[in-house]
Amino acid sequence: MVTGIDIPEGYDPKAFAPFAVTVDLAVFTVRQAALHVLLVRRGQAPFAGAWALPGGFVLPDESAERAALRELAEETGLSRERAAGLHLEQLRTYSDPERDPRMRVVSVAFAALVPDLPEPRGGGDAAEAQWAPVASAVSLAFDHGRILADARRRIGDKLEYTSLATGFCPPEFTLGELQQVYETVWGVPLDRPNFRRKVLATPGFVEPVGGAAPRRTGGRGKPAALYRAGRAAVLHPPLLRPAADSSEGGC
Amino acid sequence: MVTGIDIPEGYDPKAFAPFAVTVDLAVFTVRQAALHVLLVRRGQAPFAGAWALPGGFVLPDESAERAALRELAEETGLSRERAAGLHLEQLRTYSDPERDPRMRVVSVAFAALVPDLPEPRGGGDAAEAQWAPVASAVSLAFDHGRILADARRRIGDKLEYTSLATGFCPPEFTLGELQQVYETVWGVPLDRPNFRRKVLATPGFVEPVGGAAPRRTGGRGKPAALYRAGRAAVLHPPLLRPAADSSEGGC
DNA sequence: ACAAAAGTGTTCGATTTACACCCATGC
DNA sequence: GCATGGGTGTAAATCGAACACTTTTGT
Repeated sequence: MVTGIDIPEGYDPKAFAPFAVTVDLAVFTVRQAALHVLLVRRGQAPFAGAWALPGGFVLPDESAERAALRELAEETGLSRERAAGLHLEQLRTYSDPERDPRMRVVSVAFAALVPDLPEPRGGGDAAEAQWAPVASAVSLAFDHGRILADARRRIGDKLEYTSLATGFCPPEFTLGELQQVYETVWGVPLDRPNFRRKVLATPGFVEPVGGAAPRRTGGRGKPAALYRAGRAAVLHPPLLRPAADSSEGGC
Repeated sequence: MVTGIDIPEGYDPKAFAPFAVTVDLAVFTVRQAALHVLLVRRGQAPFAGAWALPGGFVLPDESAERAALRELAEETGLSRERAAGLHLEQLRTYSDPERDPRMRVVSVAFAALVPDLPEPRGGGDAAEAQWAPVASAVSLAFDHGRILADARRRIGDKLEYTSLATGFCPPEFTLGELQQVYETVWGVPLDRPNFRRKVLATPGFVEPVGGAAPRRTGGRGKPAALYRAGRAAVLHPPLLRPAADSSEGGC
């Protein structure tokens, strides 16, 4: 990185045109059997009036991770402590010189997972914010459409080999709820008996809640047992999604 | 990202302390049955004399990807065209405010894979450069030790479900060479017959070289058939590494 | 009683693993 | 001939998909 040794001659670091560094967040939740993402309405040009991913500048004395956490708390209205418990991971960095028409802006994108929260409102700035089904989130400001697509794919992939899915669930959840997360994100129905067995056979994925009333009744049907997220971050064995097959040969 | 709408009041983008943006490269190759990484010796403070990952500044009119490709070509001595054919992927961005003692530097890290090249020398700057076994690459400058560790893990993981391994091989290779790549990166021996079947059963992973002399004799032993990389980037089914087991329960 | 959701059991076929064995070449 | 690496075969164990069936609740 950095540093003298490989600076092309004639360049001085201090002389560089300044880069602005920002974070952009793709905050996902599952509600009403659909994957939703948090969007904010832009108030100024460029893209005034358009929807965009929440985000903001990285301050001079904070890391991108810290900036992302700060923004996450602001936009969701959660306390810093509660936000720190959410899943938040760096996606990748977008650095096309043309991505912002005003100046050179490099953006570190993050993906975050939250359980079904009351409403996006709460803290942060006065901007309009809302949960939107990802399917309906098209033509966002800047390159946010691409960021969202990348984030969505990454989340889907990581459901297979990590315990990410529990990040969409409340602290205690039923296996039915967990299965809904998978079905919603992947867009495919899963066999319930097999799903149950696989989850329970994966060490550290979920652990049963012991105690007084370890069951939840969601209206009709037999009350379900409650589970908590386990300590495992990666799943062995993985929970592979059904082959989208048709001999993709792909590239 | 960016932009007016969510700039904390009182801040003006132009007034921000400038960020320098750099790229750092973890360039891997397999030689002598060991995973090697390309290192350069630093000539100036800080960390003068220490080994570091190659890298450099992102220029005002290029993306991080372009900068990484430029650096890759410079450091390996390959032409821009040949370098463009190599596997080069963004890893993640490191942005700890303290990571460079001189000024605020945000670095976008990349991982690159090259076949066993003659020598690191060739083009680029006059800095000392060499291939070092990753096991012996400890205490690098800045946070490069961490970047290297992250890159190494990512490469190992991606061997399972992508055709990445062919990036370590020359244009035409034998299945024995491909297997060596897996064994070297994972550090485990694989069963040859089963490896062969799995690779051949994965559509688009490799394709046989037809033609006059489609075999290579590496000295002793039966000459092996030659293969080229196929078109598939992701492997269906994946080539899972043997369970490191001992009931990791892990986290 | 019936619908709805949770939970258990069982079967069948595909996949994986662990080997034994044959082939072609250099020394 | 023999060591070395390439390539094929196969039986046992394991895993996963599909689906029938029982249990417990609300209406």
